[in-house]
Amino acid sequence: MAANRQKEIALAAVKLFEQKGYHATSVQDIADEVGLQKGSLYHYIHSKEDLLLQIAHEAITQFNDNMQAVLDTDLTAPEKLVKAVENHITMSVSNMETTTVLLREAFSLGDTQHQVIQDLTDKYVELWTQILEQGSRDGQFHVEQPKVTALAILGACNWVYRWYRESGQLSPTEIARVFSNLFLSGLSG
Amino acid sequence: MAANRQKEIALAAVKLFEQKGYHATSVQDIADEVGLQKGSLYHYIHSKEDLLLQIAHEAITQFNDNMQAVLDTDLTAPEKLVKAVENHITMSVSNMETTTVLLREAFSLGDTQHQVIQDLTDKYVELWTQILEQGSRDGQFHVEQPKVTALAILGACNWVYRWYRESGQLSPTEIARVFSNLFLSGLSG
Amino acid sequence: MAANRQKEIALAAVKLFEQKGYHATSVQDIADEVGLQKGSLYHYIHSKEDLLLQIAHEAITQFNDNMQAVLDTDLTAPEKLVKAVENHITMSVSNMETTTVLLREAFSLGDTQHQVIQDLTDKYVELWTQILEQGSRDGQFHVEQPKVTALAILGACNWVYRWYRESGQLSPTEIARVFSNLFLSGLSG
Amino acid sequence: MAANRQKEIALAAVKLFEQKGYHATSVQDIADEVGLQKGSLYHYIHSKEDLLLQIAHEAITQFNDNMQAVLDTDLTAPEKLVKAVENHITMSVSNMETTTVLLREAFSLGDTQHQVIQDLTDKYVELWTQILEQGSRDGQFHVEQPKVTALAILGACNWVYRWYRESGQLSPTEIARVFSNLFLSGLSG
DNA sequence: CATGAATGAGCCTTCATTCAT
DNA sequence: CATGAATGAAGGCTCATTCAT
Repeated sequence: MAANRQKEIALAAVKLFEQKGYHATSVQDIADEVGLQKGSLYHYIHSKEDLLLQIAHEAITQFNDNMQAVLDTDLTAPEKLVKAVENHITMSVSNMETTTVLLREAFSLGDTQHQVIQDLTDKYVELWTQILEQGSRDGQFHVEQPKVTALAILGACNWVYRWYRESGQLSPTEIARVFSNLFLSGLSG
Repeated sequence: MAANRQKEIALAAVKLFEQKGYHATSVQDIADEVGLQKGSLYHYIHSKEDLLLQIAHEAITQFNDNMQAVLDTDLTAPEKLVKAVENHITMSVSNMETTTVLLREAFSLGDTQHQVIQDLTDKYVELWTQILEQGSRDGQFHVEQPKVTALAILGACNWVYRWYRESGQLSPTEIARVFSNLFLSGLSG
Repeated sequence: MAANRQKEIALAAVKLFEQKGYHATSVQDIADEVGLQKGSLYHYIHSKEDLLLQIAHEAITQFNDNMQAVLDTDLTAPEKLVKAVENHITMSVSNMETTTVLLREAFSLGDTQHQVIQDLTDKYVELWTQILEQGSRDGQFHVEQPKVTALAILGACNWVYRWYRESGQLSPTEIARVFSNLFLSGLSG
Repeated sequence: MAANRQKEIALAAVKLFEQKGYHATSVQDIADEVGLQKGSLYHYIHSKEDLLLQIAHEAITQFNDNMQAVLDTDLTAPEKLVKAVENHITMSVSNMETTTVLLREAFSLGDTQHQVIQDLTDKYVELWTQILEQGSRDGQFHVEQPKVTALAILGACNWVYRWYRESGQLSPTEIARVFSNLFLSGLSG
């Protein structure tokens, strides 16, 4: 019943938001995609903006949950970092549309709603930072600026949605390994 | 002739596009900002989209030019990388509005116009890649995947506009050094 | 059958029409008020407009019935007038919501339906006029224009719903006496 | 230029609001009436509601101004009352559409905007009350409840828009005289 | 060069009503 | 009797762009 349609609508929205962007996607477009009248959509959504918020919220929450799971293990910091990078890139790529909407379109939210996403994003950065801090405590990482370093690593990972193509030579896992190597050993290593 | 006005309009547009986003900025907003009437703007611009294109074009061109200048030196690859990172971050930060518009709003361009920016962006990636390849050739870098590695580094740098605040603890130069250290020596270094 | 439900719905509608106005009240609002779904309402009503018509019809009918009852007595004209004024004001105030809907919202009816109410309203005016004519015949009133005079008196009474507040100093009965005095003796009296 | 169109639009709106009611009048209707596109109207108005507010505001202001002018004379209270009644009815009738919109549609305004009109209306009642109070002080009126009495008189006058027809037998001035007689001398007088 | 009136397409959203289940 | 999904028309409003003056 409703739940199916709701999912269907969210999927249609993600697809269109990714393809055309949030602003260039009309409610009509979404309705057409699911085979409903424009007005009928409003049985399932509060507003177009709310649809975007839900999509972005679910996406960033999943990133956060996955990251928390990594932190909850008793792996070493380098192991956690490798895992985190792999998780992030794998998730990004296998939910490319959602990730793109999260990273590219969330800014289109109104201030209040955008802040919700921003807060969760800040949390995500914080989790990455914790790995670096653990590594620093354990003497395995030399990090003077864990926060900024985390932002560098996360930035690299978040940029993947901008250039990854399925047709590329490397699999997500391979890309993750290249990234991990870079972060762990550097170019000179 | 009124090259001044044209510049003034572009500056107003950059400011507004950065603050509110391209779609949320109306031509009226821009006109208000420069003290003209909406209609009068069209003596100076072809269209709102064209304005965005020009802004993005100028921005990416400047990044490219700067990068080319680095490549044209006879510094070693590590030295070039350090320079490139510093240039990129310094430029990003000192032209924050423009950089934000380039990186966040260019997608709002129509396909044809977006491709213009995309091509220049691809070129930019290529230039970064060349540094890595030089380092590889010279035996100073261990890079198996120069293109992907370049994308990692560039991604990290391009993400800066998302979190940099003037009120932060580190100056752009210091941030650049943290980044360079990470890329050259890695966390374990 | 569900005459209860029908009454309940009418009461909900009156309340909402009075509070928000007919147009600003949605069928959903009414459904919410009675704890049904929008669609279920239509087992009890023909249309939103019909609901309004019924409310207004019942209201004006009650005014008319009450007035007829006064006319059917063998009171003198002045006595009848006093009684009519008191009845009208008392009824207005004790059914404030209904009266408000009748007097303020009936115009929202379509032409045909509005005419139904208008005819009953004209009848009501006619009944008031009869009192004045009786008084004129009996030599107790000096009225040259019974119809217009009736409209003056009725206007004064119909306006009460606009300003009466329960928190006011005068009771409906007291207000009615002030009104009657004015109509019978005038300011100079 | 603008001023003409603005007036023209206001006139069209008044006409349509009176004929069909505020809610039943669409912006399209108004645009059609003045021969403009729907969107073009917004060069001249802020919103449909604002249009209504302006109309109502101008109407009640004119009533107030006229009343104030009467109060500023040094006529006796009865003379002032006669003048006030005549002014009110004459104005009502000669600006029937505007008066109708003021008295029938102002409730459609949002709370804030409605309050603006309500405040001015309260002021109007106050001015009528002052006449009665003057008459009371001067010993020409016997009024125990000047406020309620004023509301009775004003109610009678405000009701005129509901029944007056140009085709009727009495001119506005004659109607005013019937009303004044009633208020001054009463039916028994 | 500047204006501002006008366009016309499009946008998001609401809503009374119907109907299969 | 009750639901709630679906409709489809309409509504108010915004906006990039054009053009006569």
